[in-house]
Parts: sequence; structure tokens; C-alpha cells
Amino acid sequence: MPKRADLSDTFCPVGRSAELLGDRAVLLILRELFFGRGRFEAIVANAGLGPQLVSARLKRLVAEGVAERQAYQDHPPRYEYRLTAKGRDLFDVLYAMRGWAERWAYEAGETGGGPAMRYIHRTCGTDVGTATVCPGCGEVLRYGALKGEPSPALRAEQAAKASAGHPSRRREGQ
Amino acid sequence: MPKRADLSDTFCPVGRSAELLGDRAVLLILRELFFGRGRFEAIVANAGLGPQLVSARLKRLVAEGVAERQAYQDHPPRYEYRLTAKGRDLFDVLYAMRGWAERWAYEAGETGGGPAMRYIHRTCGTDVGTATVCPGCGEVLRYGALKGEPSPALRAEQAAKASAGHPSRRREGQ
DNA sequence: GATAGTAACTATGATAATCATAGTGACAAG
DNA sequence: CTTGTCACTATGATTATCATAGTTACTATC
Repeated sequence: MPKRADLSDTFCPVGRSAELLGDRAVLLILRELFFGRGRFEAIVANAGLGPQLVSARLKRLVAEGVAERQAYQDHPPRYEYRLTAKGRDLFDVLYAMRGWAERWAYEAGETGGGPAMRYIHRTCGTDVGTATVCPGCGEVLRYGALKGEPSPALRAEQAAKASAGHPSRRREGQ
Repeated sequence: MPKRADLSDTFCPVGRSAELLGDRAVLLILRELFFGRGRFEAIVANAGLGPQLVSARLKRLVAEGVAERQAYQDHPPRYEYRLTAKGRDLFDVLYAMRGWAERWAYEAGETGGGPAMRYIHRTCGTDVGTATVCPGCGEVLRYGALKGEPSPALRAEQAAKASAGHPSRRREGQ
């Protein structure tokens, strides 16, 4: 693509965030970070993206102040990525995306009855469904107060992806 | 780009919506549709995208059931696009994006003091800021109950874009 | 009734982002 | 001293995107 018009100086707030969020890879990487998976290889495996793309997008996320790179050991220097406050504040966006998909993007029964990902309000134990306000206690939902529970099907899919990168980086094509 | 892995059959809801929403053009076109601008030329002008891209994305949005194409006159047949219920339900996502941008994406004073786009709760008249629940009456905010008011700067920007496409499709390069 | 305008697109070629695959450097473990 | 792990970078083929121009069909103006 030729250099597309930059939207980071529009006055429209949707335009500004579209510049960052209007990108499949960014969204998937953010998902991984919200899941607590900050290691490079884990992101590559779970997001299903090439390492080069992940590398480029992580740099962008760090440059934007949405994520930060932190060493978790020296001697082999190893880094992981985590969300900053600015990044954590994107939870509403991802949560809204998940809510929409749960309501519209699955065939009946495809998830085995319930949602693909359940969210439980920690403070009162209620399953919040896709609401923005807890149907049990009426509190406004926020990132820290929610516990995500993937359905069996989703859990299996994640496990398959995570292990696919392990066995000494298999070299059989296909 | 080579054919990237399709995510519409993942079990992860964020992955599924990322397949549609992880695209700058889709987000910008949705913004226009939420603004009530459904005419092709208006979308091209205001979103700042080429007609070919807009054409392709509108087809996708229609195919996904998010938008629909409706004739608003015959004899020259003319069509406009509008959101379906499934599309209108994406409001939460766009609203969350705007909220994040209002909080993080502007330099101090860049918008002239207030937010770039104000939202007023129709039922009680309160300026809701970037909240998901009305700070005035406590009601959960939804698309129909909100009235958007662009700031003077944003309004000027939109007017400039809308008129740029008019004068008989100017042909001076630049 | 010829010219100009409006609206919704489609056609074309240059440019650049993305993918799959392989490779690198630094260290640890067997 | 070979194998393994982790966080990346390098390469080349493929394809989406952009800018620009063209098409079709009808209306409005001169």
C-alpha cells in the first residue's frame, strides 16, 4: 500500500483510534496481552501471526505508549510485553467487540450452549453475559473486576495453538 | 498480502470480530454510517478513502449483514447504505474507541478545552463525557438515546472534507 | 439538443504491507 | 558439544491499497 493518509491528526476521535485499532494484528496482540500472555513466542503462536509482524506491531504499541517492554530475566536477556494504563484502558473496546461477536457471530449451538467466553464479576460472582453493567449488583464493569472463563471448545483451541510451537519447532511442512 | 488465516471460525469472539473490525476502512465507513451519511460519494469524501476501497468494503459489510443497500430513488437508480440491527449493535465498539481516544489521544488543549465530540443523553440532557452509564440519570447508554455534537474544530474539518468533493470533481492535481 | 453536472461505481498501474520460511545470537541443559 | 529455548531479523513471492482516470445513466441548464 502506498502511504495512506495519516489519521492521527484528525479531530475525530474514532479516526484517531482507528489508526491504531484498525489493524487485525494489533487487535490480536492486544487480546493476548489482556490474556496475560506477554512473551513473544506465545503471542506469535496464539495470535497465529508471523514473528516479523508481531515484532513490528509490538514496536508500534510500545511507541504509542500502549504496551511496555520489560526484562523478566538477564543472562539470556529475555523480555516480555505488558499493557500500560493507556493500554489497559482499551479493555472497553475489546470487551465491546467480544460482546458483539457473542451476540451475532456464532451459529446457534456452535459454542455448546453458552458464550464462547464467560465473564464473572469477581466482587459478586455474577455471570455478566455481554452487559456493560453487572446484572447482579449494578456496578459498572471494569477490567480488573472481571474473570474470563473460556468455554471448553475455546480452551482446547488455545491449547492446540500453544503446543504447536513447542516440539522443537517442527520442520515437517504442513 | 497473501491470504491470511481466516479467523471467522475461531472460537475466540475477539478474533471473530477482529476479522471484520481490524480494518481501518471498515471502521471509518462504519463511523460515516453511524453519522447517518449513507451515500457513496459522501462516504468517499468524508472517510478520505478511494472509491474502490469503499466499494469493496461496503460489499463486505452488506455480505456480513452489518449494512444494507437501499434505493432512495429510481430513474437514475441511486442507492444508499444504512446499518442493520446487527450493524447498529456495533455502536458500543465505536463508542468505546471514541472514549479511549478522547481520554488519551489528544494533546492538552488541542480540542479547545472539551472533548472533540460531545454526547448528550437525550432523555435527561446530561453531557455523558466518555461514560457508559449516564452520570446524570444512571441509565445505560445506547445508540438511539445519544445525540452527538462535534466541536467547532471537528465540524470545520468535516465541512472541508464534504466540500472538497463537490466543485465538479476538480481536476487540478494536488 | 449539446454541454455540463451528479451519483455510483469500475479499471489500471505503482507501491508497499503481509505471509511463509529460514536464519541469527546468546545462553542453558543434557 | 549437540540439542533446545527465546526473541527476534532477513528474504522473496504474493496481494491489498492508493491515486487517478474512466464509465454509465440520467437530469438540469444554456
